[in-house]
Amino acid sequence: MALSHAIMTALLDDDMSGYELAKAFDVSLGLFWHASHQQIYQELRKLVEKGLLEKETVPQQGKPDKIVHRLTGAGREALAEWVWGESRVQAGKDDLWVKLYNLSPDNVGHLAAEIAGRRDGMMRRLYLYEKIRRRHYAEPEALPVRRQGVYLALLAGIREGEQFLAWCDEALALLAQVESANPARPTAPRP
Amino acid sequence: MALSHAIMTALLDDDMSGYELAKAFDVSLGLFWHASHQQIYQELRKLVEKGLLEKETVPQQGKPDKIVHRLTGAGREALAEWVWGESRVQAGKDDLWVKLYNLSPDNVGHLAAEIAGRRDGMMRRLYLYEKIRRRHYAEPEALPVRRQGVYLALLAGIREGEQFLAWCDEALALLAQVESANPARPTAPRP
DNA sequence: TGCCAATATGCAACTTGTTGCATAATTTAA
DNA sequence: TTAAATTATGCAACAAGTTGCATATTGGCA
Repeated sequence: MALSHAIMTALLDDDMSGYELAKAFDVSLGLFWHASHQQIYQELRKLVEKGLLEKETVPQQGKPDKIVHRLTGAGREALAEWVWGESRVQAGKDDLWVKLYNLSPDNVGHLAAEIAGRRDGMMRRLYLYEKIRRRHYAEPEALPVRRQGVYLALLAGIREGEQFLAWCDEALALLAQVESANPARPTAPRP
Repeated sequence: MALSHAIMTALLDDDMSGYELAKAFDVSLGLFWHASHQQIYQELRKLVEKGLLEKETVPQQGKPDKIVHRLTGAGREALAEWVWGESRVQAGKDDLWVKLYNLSPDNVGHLAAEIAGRRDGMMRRLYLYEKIRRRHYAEPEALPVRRQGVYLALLAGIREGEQFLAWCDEALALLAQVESANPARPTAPRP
């Protein structure tokens, strides 16, 4: 399982609490590997049990205490070792592709709307990516080695997003044609 | 859950046994939604229980009997209805991105090799996609509506694959630079 | 003062997906 | 003729991931 390794990776630079990890995941590694806070808390517990992390309760003012987790030497070693293993790709699962297999004059409008929505969401994500890129990765070749790896992941996200936008436009064009050529039968329009 | 809907979608045109579904998944919908044969058998049982599929044992010569599954009217309705619901995207989970966050002079060679391997695999997949495209989707606008949807999914796969190849090349170029600029410390080379 | 939001952690039940094994018939190759 | 591969289905145990809830502290707003 790699969630544990994603968490350890996130802890390479900064010690964090579960709550902070969950937040960080939303804007960094989490763009490539999503996890809910429940999953993160469970995983943190297991990692502490295995001695790969150690935890420390840190009192805060104006907020409840937090439990900060730090990579141990064993954790760092295990992570470095893991990199050498075989990667597993878990293809993304997206209803949209399955739905497209069900395209019909009835639902072409709905599917076009869904794709338009996706396009919108991807625009926002790309905007975030570009902001990060400009701020932190303007000159990738001048970065320390590890940061160059992060840059490559970011670049993959950007490229994939741009490609997706282009596909959305193509798809919407074709669906518009389909729609005008095949008027939906007048069934009750769905909510 | 959408595996059930992926299965029903695969059964739109042809009645199939679990074994045949597992095979079909490897070369069609399964490129967008992978499932092991165990999952498929379990899901088929549930769908039959719900009355969305019906099964029939078909004796064969030279082979064991097979249990063919067919969409019922209720199944078709449920599927058409599902298309109108909200889509869930489950982002792909790929160790590679997490590993890139761990790039170091030690492992840059290993990661470059992994990326080269991925590039290779994607080439093969694109070759398959293109074969399908030429054979069945040469003139997309002349196809029946539902097939145009399938075409759009295929197109997304092709575009994504081409983008990935380009990224691999960029990444390999940058990693080669990193490697020559930062010779790995002479630790024992891994298997 | 009472309510909501943010911070912070966690349990319990459930669904989904994986791994490893078991079974059984028939064809093909050594 | 024995062994291996293919076709075909399935169980059981486990790991991973989701959903819904529970709890507690503090700050800000009305």
